[in-house]
Amino acid sequence: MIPDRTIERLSLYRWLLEVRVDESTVNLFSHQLAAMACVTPAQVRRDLMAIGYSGSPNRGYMVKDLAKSIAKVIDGEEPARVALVGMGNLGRSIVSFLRGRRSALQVVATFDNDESKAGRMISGCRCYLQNSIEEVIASEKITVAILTVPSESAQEVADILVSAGVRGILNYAPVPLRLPEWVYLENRDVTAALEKVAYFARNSVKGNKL
Amino acid sequence: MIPDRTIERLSLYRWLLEVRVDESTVNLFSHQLAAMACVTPAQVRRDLMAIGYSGSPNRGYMVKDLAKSIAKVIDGEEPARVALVGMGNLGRSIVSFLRGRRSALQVVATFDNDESKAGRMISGCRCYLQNSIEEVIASEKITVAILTVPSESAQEVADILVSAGVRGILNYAPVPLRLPEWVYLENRDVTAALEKVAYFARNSVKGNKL
DNA sequence: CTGATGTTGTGAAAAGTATAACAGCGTTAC
DNA sequence: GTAACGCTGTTATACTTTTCACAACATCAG
Repeated sequence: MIPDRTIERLSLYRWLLEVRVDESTVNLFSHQLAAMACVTPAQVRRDLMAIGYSGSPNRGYMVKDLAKSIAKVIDGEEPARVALVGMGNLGRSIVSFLRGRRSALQVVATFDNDESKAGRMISGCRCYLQNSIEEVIASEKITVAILTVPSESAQEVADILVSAGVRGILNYAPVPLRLPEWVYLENRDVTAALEKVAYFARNSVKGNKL
Repeated sequence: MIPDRTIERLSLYRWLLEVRVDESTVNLFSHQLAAMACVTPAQVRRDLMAIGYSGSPNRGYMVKDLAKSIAKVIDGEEPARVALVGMGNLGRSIVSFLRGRRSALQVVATFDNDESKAGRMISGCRCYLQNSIEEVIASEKITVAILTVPSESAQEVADILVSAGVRGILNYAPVPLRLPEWVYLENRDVTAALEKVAYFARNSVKGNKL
């Protein structure tokens, strides 16, 4: 079982390999990748060990090959089918951002309570009425959901999503959801994040020169 | 020095105390708070130990008092002055979400490259042209910034922010920023988060019944 | 008063995570 | 050929974070 943090870094490594590495570079060393990702070389080597990828001494890692190996682990066999509930400003910006960004992450349905949105294509994705969640999730075989609804309805919607078959939720509502332990939950509460940043901006040890 | 994770939980505890605890409840036990926050009671007690708060045996914690103690640590002496750069869909939704949510987090300026936005009030906050970042950050004594600009300009904007005095950045651009170590950075890359959720939704050990 | 109950605070153990250290091995220089 | 170099893979070490376990204590019943 690959730990949480390692997956995050692998995702970053892949991004770096795809976007930040020059097309002409065919191989690179752990210390180079480490520098780009702002981690130690040992960390990189250990992370790659976790996915069973091996480089060669004095050659390092084959860029394309490594990217492919990471993709195999992170993306799995087939694309993840994703739904987003709550097409407010935030929801729309996420959908349009995600659009065509990564083929392994397919946003195949969105939901909203607003009848004027339902039935239309918004940000390039079909928008359904929120009361059809259960049905659509099941028929579209959706396993991952993004929650951008108001806090009041977050728990309720989450329950429906889970009972319809969703196994992972990315929650933007500032509410701690209560879910079965076999559903993976990632919270993205803005207030909490900002409070944390503000706290450490104030209390960083090094730069206490203010 | 209070660790990262503890700050996150403290933030959550306060929220729970303010929003989820009945007005009539004057004291509560670690196991109650733990249940609401989905952590162990021991974790709660240790977290509170970190901020030097003490309850009493057989009474637990005084709700109001505890909330105040947490606030003292997280919010600090005076409100954090925050700026947001990049008033696209995402930026606007964050600003309006944050508006009046927490008095210790004051979004006092926003920035955008679009001349039609500059000078106006958007989502209840003054929007400046992006080329005046340095000046405004300094004059408004802003120490925390939220970055919702396109990836291409993220690093450049971050550099300006830091040189103008920003000490903490909440970065929504899907780019790993290179910053001085005394600047606290929190990344909120949607793609990375969703990849992680999709991975664990697929590979959760318990619910492997598919 | 005394004993039973149920809580906190905290030292100690455990689990989880990151770093260091080094053997082994291609590659290169000579 | 062979010695030197610099990298990887992996084991060992250090560090961080969480959980366990229990003494100390307040309350209440009798």
